[in-house]
Amino acid sequence: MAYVDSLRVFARIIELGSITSGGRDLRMTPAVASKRIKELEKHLGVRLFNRTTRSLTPTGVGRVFYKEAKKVLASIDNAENAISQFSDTPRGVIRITTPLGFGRRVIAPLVPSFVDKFPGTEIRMRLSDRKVDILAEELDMAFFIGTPPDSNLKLRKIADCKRILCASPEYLSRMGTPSFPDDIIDGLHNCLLLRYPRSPEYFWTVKTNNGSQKLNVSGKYDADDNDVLTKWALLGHGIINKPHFEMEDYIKNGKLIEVLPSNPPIPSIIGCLYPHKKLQDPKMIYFMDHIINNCNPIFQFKD
Amino acid sequence: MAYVDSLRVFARIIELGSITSGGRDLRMTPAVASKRIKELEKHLGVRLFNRTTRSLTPTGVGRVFYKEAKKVLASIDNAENAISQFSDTPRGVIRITTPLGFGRRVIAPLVPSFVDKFPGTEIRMRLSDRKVDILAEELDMAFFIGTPPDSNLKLRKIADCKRILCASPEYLSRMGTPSFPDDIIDGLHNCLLLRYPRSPEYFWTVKTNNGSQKLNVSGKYDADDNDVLTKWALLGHGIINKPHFEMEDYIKNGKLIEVLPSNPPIPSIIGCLYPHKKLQDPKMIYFMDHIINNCNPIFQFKD
DNA sequence: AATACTTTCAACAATATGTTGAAAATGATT
DNA sequence: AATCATTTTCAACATATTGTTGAAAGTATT
Repeated sequence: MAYVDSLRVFARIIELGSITSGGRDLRMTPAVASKRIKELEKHLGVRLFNRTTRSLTPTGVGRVFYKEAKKVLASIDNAENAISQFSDTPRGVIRITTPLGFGRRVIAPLVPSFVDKFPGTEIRMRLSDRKVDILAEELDMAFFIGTPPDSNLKLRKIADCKRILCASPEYLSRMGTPSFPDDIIDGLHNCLLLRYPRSPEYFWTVKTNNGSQKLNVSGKYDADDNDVLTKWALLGHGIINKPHFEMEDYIKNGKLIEVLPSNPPIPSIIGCLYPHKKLQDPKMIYFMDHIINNCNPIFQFKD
Repeated sequence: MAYVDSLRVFARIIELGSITSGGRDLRMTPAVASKRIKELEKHLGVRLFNRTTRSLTPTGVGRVFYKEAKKVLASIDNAENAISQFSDTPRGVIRITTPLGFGRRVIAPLVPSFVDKFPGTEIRMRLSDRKVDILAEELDMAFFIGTPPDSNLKLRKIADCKRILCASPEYLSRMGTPSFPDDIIDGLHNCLLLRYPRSPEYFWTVKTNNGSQKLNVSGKYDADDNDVLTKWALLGHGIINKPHFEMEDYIKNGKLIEVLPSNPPIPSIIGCLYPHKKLQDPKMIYFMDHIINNCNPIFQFKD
């Protein structure tokens, strides 16, 4: 019996609330997922779900078994991870999360070559500009751009990331081109900010002749998706503060113009966070190495 | 993939030291056990054993994975036990150990009817007169006759067990029939004792007019198997101190004669030991109930 | 060198698993 | 109330996996 598989679907079904979607998440047809649950129920001799065709709720036993099943699955993961530390080649699935722009432009292009190089591996990417809790979401590593959040995770720095303030020519001619940092604070310009629940208070820090200066910027709208901000900027709605490598093309073809070129934002750090205990797992190291060794041509700016 | 099965054989193979015996222990042919290990190794991408046809030693990884595999298996047991507490009918395998005579005469006859009554169950009996560590050997319950060993196990008393001293007529006519308790101490008679490594110092306690008396008995040979003792007694080699129900037939047909009938040994307790945490598991309660409710006709003496 | 035992293999048989399309059920919508 | 869109489940079939058997190969022990 594919007992472990059954436990996996079972857990997923509880988490996603339906047999169909739980099954889909593990790439099995509803029929199979359904059969798996029936097998499990038969094996255990109890009913795990109360189900109608339109609703599915776990029974009391189901809820208890879910907790236990998660422990079983965790201990299996554990066992297999213990193994992969012995093997010198990386193996297993790597679940990563990255910011949208960075993920799309830097990580995603490097994924296929990694999996090709190490056939025992699989990558699951989750792209999001929101802060994700990699422990709660059972991820292996989180890439980030910005200031490293302090947490009990291990950090590996990948590169410094030059940032740039920019806006569309149309916006600048309409609203005026700022000459000094102070020209964009206190709502004088519409600064497009990334914001999500519990995002830190926002200010931009720019270089000046005598060090750096914190700018209290604000804008009339925000979003939790960097691509939305970029679109807004391109449409002439405001100023954005973005990694240089993402804006490069727009600057070159004149869609966007650098703002305050003598006062660029201080660079942020591109890095990767992961739980301590995964440090010995070769897949982790190999994947980070792969990213670090191959992302330079994409940044090509190394200041 | 029968992943869990693979883990089980793997663990058993490590414990028993060979693929053949590990497989046999789980009722699979050597060919299957071998295939299972190969699957596991392929799945994990590491070699678990160094093997020649005549010797099998786990690799370093193998030893590590063994520890992890045991944890996985334990968590599976845990999960399933959590379930069986919800089910009102007993389910699962019950691993018991009993003394030889008691097991053969009392427990064994009641096993088939139990399994018939509760089709979800299986019984694994281990018969031995030696002291067994039920936690180390991963057993569910241990029946015993005698004084309850003090341990951190829970005890359920099943019955008092009348004991009897007896010897063959031939022995008694040759060596003389003792009239008083003092006649059998200090090596005056060959008392056949059950002894095994770390068995307690031995004495027999008999009833007297004014309470009880400890008798310092000894014999020229002993064994760790009660049936051997019985055979010796039948062949006229000495006096034994045994549960009444086991000797009944021999007394009736004259093969053995009760010794010191007015000073019988104090009764010992028949009971059952089990780990606390298994208390809620219905299979445990049901099995003990079944034994207790059905063993009386076998004892039929209830004094 | 012969023996006895263990592991492994190949070929086959028996089981189990996954797929597909359709049916049944139900909550939402008209 | 009737229809609709979903979801679960079923039956029949194709596919894959697992178990069996008997034989072969290898190796400590005698």
